[in-house]
Amino acid sequence: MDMQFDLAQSARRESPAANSCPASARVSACAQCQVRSHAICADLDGAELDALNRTGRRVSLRAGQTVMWEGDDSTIVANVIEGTLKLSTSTGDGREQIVGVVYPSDFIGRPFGARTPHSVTALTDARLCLFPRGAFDGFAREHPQLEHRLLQRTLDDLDRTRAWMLLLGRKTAREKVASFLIDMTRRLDPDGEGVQIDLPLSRQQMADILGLTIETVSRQMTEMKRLGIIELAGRRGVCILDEDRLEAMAEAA
Amino acid sequence: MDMQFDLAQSARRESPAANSCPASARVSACAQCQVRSHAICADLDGAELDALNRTGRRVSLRAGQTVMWEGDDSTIVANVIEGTLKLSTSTGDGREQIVGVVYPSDFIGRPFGARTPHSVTALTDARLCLFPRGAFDGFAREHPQLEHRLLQRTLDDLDRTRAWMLLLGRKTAREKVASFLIDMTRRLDPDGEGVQIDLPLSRQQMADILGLTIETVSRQMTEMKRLGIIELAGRRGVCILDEDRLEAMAEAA
DNA sequence: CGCTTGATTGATGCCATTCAACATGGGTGG
DNA sequence: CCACCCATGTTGAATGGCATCAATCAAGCG
Repeated sequence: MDMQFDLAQSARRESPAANSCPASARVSACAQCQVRSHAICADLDGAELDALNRTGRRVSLRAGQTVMWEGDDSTIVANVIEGTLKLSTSTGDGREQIVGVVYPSDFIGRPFGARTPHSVTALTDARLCLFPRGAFDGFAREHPQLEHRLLQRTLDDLDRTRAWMLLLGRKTAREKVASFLIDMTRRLDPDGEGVQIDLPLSRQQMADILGLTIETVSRQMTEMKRLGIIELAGRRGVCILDEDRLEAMAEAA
Repeated sequence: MDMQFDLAQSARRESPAANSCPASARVSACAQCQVRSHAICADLDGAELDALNRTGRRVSLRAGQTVMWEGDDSTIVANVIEGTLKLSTSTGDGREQIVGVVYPSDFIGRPFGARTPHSVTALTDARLCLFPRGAFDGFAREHPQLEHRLLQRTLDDLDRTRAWMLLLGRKTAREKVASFLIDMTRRLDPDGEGVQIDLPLSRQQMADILGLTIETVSRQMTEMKRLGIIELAGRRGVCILDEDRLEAMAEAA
């Protein structure tokens, strides 16, 4: 088990006095925000940002910390400013499935619903822009631009999630690992072949994403290395040597 | 392969003259609508319904007909009025995965996006309330109530889809079939134990939902019958005899 | 009736899991 | 800086669950 803390107790609030800052200072928090242009708040103007900001706060997380738990009351939502987090569910007897991985500018939490449908845990150190759900829901209902952004994001998430179901239900271990590597390198290094990338995930986490065991993931990776398709460097480093063969491997054994 | 037709050619438009009806007649199409109170148009007033209705039309489908194809341009969206349809994707070599099943009052199609992410095929005869995507997108952007409904529906879909990923990635064949039967009976007959229900799906379709083969589904079902947990009647009939044991079977082997 | 389609049952093999031993490497304290 | 340690990852052998291939059965239908 990961070391996991209750957010309210252990998450370090970055600006404890944020709520009492002058409006200009609060707005500037958004003005500096690295992800705002891609996040759901992109279309809001200064006054709106100010109003939304008044209800939220920035929060830092350490790798391994869980922000919300599957089944809990849905009390908070957030934008990811920095870092990578996993969304996961598990069976009664402890088998876990990662149902999503989120990156900076992504939105987490369950607006307009009473229950948190899955746990959210930081894979790396991370920073969030956090809002109480009730306040966010109210604000969103009054700002169609924001709801529209949220809708588009949710529709994209749904498409990606459904595409992943094909992998989980119908692909072999080899196809799964190949698909994962392609997906990952595209996200982390959109234009590099032959360049080494650092996976933000352990073998266990890869296994939980792909619906496999650690050992199977490991075996598939070393087999691909043996075939000269990838190169492995340390625990997290991977280098795609032959993207074409990897792609072929992802779709038809 | 199913018998599949191009919608534009073969779908029977129910009211060919709908677009030229007086407004009152068009509104009454909605006034009579059996699913409106549960569909995304529930919150619209008479004039709004009229405006939306002007862009749409009612369409009937036969079981097996495909309404849209994975990868096609996204040109239409629709409400399901009657019947059951499947959403599916497949690999290059023909393995299929059903990524969703929709019922009356559900919404299908990909608004605000250029591509259809999965095929939509009628499992039973069905009726749709169909809109061109462009017109629908425009109307939705001008009616936040509608977008809000659509957002809630999409959020629910995403939750359900992610829950299904746990089944696909981590459950055994027996757990999968048990989970499916519970899910299905809850939907079709919310309060009946010991009552026979008619599955709207063939074994092949069950297999495509669960990420299994026909034979495995069949074996699991007969094994459950042998254990006295269910009773089988003909091809589609199932009767839950011991809901508690079935539930236990769904979560921990 | 024979034909067709869908479902069940059986026999066999393979792939992924399981259990276990071993390697590696990142971190810590002496 | 090295020795040690623990977590993480790799490798091996054996088992078993699900797929595959194939035959049989059961319905519906001309």
